[in-house]
Parts: sequence; C-alpha cells; structure tokens
Amino acid sequence: MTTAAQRPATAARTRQPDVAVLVVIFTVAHDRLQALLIERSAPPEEGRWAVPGGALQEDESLDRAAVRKLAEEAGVTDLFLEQLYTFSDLDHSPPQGSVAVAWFALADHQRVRLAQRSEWQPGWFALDDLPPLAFQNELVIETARERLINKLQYTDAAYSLLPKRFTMRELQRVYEAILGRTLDKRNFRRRIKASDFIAPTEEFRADGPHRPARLYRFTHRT
Amino acid sequence: MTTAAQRPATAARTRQPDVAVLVVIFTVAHDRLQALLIERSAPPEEGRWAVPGGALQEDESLDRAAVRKLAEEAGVTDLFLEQLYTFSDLDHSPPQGSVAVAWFALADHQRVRLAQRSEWQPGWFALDDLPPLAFQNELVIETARERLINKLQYTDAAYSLLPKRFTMRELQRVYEAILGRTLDKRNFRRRIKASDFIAPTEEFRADGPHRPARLYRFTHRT
DNA sequence: GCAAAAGTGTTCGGCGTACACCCATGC
DNA sequence: GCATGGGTGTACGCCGAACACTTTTGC
Repeated sequence: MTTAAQRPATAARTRQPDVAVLVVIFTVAHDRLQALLIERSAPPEEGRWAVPGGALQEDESLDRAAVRKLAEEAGVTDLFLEQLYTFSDLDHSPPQGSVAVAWFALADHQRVRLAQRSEWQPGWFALDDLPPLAFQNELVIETARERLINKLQYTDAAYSLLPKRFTMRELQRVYEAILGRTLDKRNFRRRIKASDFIAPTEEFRADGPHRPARLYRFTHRT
Repeated sequence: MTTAAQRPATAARTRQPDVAVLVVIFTVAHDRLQALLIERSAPPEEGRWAVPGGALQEDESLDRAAVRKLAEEAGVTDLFLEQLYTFSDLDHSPPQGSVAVAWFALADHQRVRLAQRSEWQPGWFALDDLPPLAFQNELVIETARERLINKLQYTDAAYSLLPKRFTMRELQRVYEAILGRTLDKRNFRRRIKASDFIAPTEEFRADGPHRPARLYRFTHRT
C-alpha cells in the first residue's frame, strides 16, 4: 500500500475529506502581538471569530493557497510564511476526517491593508485578549505562537514584522511583545549584532528631545 | 471567508483533493539509521520504493490513520509518532492539489514485525544507501531525518528505538547512528545522565570477556 | 540645564568539548 | 595475565544573564 497521491484509485473504503488552508497572520502593533481574525456572521459558530482560511481551490498547491489567502486577507505578499501543522477534526463533529493545513505568517502592521467586505469583517486582536473563537482556533493560534517564539530564537523571522529601516529599540519591542517579557537592552543589542541578521545603516531618526537612533536593516531579506 | 471545515459548502471553485497519510518509520539496526520502504510492483513508478502510506479512510482522523499505518506495516503500536509536514504535489503531475500528510515514527528494530504480503513487500534500508524512490520520497525522508536529529537533542525520543532495558553503549550507538558521527563516551554519559530521561537499574548484562554493563531504562515512557 | 531615550562593558555561572586512565570479566 | 569493553574527572572556551552609567538631543 502506498499514498493516495502515489496510487489514487486502488485504496479500499476511502473518502475525499475536506481540505482547508488556515493562515494565522501575526503582527506587532502597540507593543502587542496581534492576530488577524474574521467574524463569522452566519452559522455555524455565528458571532465567533476565526482564523482566516478557506478550501483549497482546484489544482492549487498548499503553498499557493496560503499565499493567496495572505494576499486576499491582508493585501500583502512576499513575507514570512511557514507551514505550521495539519489539524484534523477541528470542528470535532463526527463524521470526522476534515483536514486543515495551518500556516503562520508575519506581517509589518504598517503595510497591511485588510480586506474590506460587507460581511465577515476582519480585525486585529491581541493574543492575550482574544474574543470567543470558532472551531478550536485557540489551539491553532497557540501552536503558532509557540512556533513563533521558537523561530525568533534562531532565525531572522522578525524581518517580516518591521519596515525596511528600524531602530534597535523598535526591534527590541517586537521581540518583547512576542516573548511576553522585557529584555535587557545591552544583552539584546549584543546578541542581535552578533547574529548577522541585521546591519547598521548611516541613517538616523530623531523623534524627540533625545539622541537620535541609528537605523538598521535586515541583511538576509527585504 | 473561513475554513472548509468551518464552512464546507460555500467556497467557490473548490475541489476535494486526495489526502494521503505517509509514515516514515525509522529504526536503528547494525549501527545504522534505517527506514522502512515498500516496493512498488505496479505502475506508476513501478520498481521504485516508497514510504508506507495510503489514503485517509472514511471518518478517520489523521492521527488514527498514522497509528493504523504503523500497525499495518510494522506491527507495532504505542511508540514515538509525530506529525512531520504536509506535502503538496509530491507526484508533481498537474493537475495539482494532492496532499500528503507525513508523519515519522521510531521503532525498536527487535519488536517490529513487517507485514507479509504477496505483493508490495516491505524492507529496511539504511539512509545512506537508499534505492531509487518514488514520488520525491527522498525529500520526505530527508525532512524526517532532520527533524529526528533535532528531536534527539532535547527530547527522550530515543526511548522508542530501544528495548526496555539497555546499556549506555547501546544508547550511544543509537545516537551515533542518527547523528552520523561518533560521540565522546564520557561527555555522552554525563549529558544523558543529567537529562533525567533515563534511570539506572540494578541489573547488569555480561556479554563477553569484560566488565558487565549496567542496564538503564527510560523514565518518561515505555 | 534638564528631561528623555540612545548607546556601551564587565562579571559570573552553566554547558558543551577535548582528552586518558583504571576496572571487572572470560578465557 | 591479557585482551576486551565498561566506567569515570578535569580544564577550557563560549554564551546567556545580571547589572549602571555616559551621550546626544530638544526645549
């Protein structure tokens, strides 16, 4: 026996389950980690909020479906997007077998342009202040948050949460919002500088009665 | 818009793609990391080998499908099994949209009882000596190997590769086979003992003209 | 000149790594 | 008594964490 992809026609007693793609879209705004949610204005689970998602379109690969969702809901492309986990039976209503492939994305809040619709309006919610969610989406979001915290330790994933030029302090605030704790300024700067993820520019930004801050850029992407 | 699981009937221009479950089953035998493969005795990809898998059965969740596959192919239950990644279009034959949810499992070689069939015979292959594979299964296996190496660093995943009682040397050989390099005996023992994954027993095993080895057991599982 | 945020160095403990010898046994 | 694998301790470099003061600017 082998996979359906490998031998589609011969397996006994199978069915073709629903396959959905979910995209947890994170941003950091007002020093808080936020997720994009959409209000369900019709049953089932009417009035609750849910992670953006939808069925796989015809002849569409998973990655392209995730990219499409991101463009549809947040009007952005070309940012951090990674597969998270594939959930089964999130609606836990027998008969079982529904499959939802969850992804998570990181978006610079300033660049996002939310979809405008008459129904199913989207909105940002801080992770520590989520509304009632549909379909066990708490689980999906929490899984995404854990992965994000992990990714942050050893990748430059944060590039996707900030504009092209940013100050060290802004970067630190992003890290603090995600990790949910304050960081020591000196240790943070040393660690980040040693990481090679970012490089200094010759630009500075003055925004108050204090010394202007040097601007940095990510080296790897954007 | 929301997930198919969440709103199955309304998405436009969707299809129900094939959903398969793949299980990469690893074992360590003869000091080598090996994977279970099945020979395809019919087209497509006849004569090539593939990771065990099959279509999701009716009303079956992904986890149960993976557990079932493991029992069918290797005759084992109750071992390390973790979702790996969900691949799209492994057969890369348009029309696209096939979905394969890959898992990986670790099995004690001594406990495995391979399925006996007239066709589609299974066999073990060392990872550094794989036969020609079907459907980009190299990618699946390599992804699994990377995850396994990672898991080994900070979990007790190896519990599933060894019998209930084992010597330090046996454990070290398992680690060495997976990591692909030799380890320092003293450092290995210190690190493992500090990890709390294992505990010493009062049993010893004598198997040659030398000092008998103390047997250990995993604390967390088995 | 003062308020406000930017920027910078040192100390310490834990952890991974390198490395060499004695111990218990079977024959 | 010797060959064979089991079993142990120390020194060092790196990294993350704790911690306080000086610099530059606007008003």
